[in-house]
Amino acid sequence: MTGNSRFAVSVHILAYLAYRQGAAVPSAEIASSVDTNPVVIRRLLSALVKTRLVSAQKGASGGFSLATTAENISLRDIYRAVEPEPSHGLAHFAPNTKCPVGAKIEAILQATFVKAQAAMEAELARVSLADVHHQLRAVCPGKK
Amino acid sequence: MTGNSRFAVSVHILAYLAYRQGAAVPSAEIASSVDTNPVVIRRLLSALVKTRLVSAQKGASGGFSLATTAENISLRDIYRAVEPEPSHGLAHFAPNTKCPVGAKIEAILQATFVKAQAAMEAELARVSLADVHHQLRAVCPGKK
DNA sequence: CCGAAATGTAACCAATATAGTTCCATAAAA
DNA sequence: TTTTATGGAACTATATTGGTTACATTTCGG
Repeated sequence: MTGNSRFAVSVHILAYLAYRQGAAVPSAEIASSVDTNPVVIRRLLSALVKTRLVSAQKGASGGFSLATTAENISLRDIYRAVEPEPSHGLAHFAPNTKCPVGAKIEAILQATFVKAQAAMEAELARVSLADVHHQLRAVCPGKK
Repeated sequence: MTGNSRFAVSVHILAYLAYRQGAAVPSAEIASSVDTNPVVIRRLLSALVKTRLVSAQKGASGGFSLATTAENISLRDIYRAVEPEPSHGLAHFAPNTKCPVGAKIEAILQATFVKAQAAMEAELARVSLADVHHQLRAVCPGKK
């Protein structure tokens, strides 16, 4: 169970909401598509609602729907909504500051990691949920 | 203890070897700089030796040293040597293939993740161990 | 040639994260 | 008022990571 699948599942969730065209979709239906437990879905949706990518409607005939158009949502938005702050492996990294190398390596690494992370996120920013949606439609065009 | 620090520690290890200028450095000395157990260091060095970034010498007065110049080692080389194959969170991701969305989302995500990963590694490729070494020397120039 | 010092691994433990699950309070539509 | 849904707490199982001990093997140095 290594590496988290939060981001992958979250993209799946939003792609599903786009596919359902604004209907109020209950978490159980999404969970069926993702093949997991509705609570897992709601946990992720909680973060997506907080960042205003999704709106939630409680009560009977309630559910979730996109809060904006698929064009306005990038994969980077989704990534940032559901991924914890990247530690770059520095969380567990506490070198001996009495050693000249240990004293300064952390700051040097930090700067490099931030740049590498930014490059990755820039690539995610280039892909919108609409792009994902279009690729889905290209594969199964007959669906509602 | 989340997120692994293998990469950060490995860069530290190689920076330390560069700092020690070709001497045979025992794992215990490196462990002192990183402030961890020598076995942890040897585990990482095992991968670095296998990828020919480092050479090992057994026996008394043995130790580890760079197998090539610091200019010839990029942070991406180190990253690839010690990080497992990136799963992009797809390891745990097995959607319902009977759903039109679930059936195709995985392939779409995979392509995007590969591009994002490549962008990150390209950034790492731009930094050499020599760059790290020079930054260290700039901070503490008087050291051996 | 013998002992000290080192690598190379296996085995195990503790801490942590993730995903899955059960349960229940709350809210809202029908 | 009943049904259906979100929201969230609490618990469990599993995997990974880093740390640790232990030990076999190798090799230098006296």
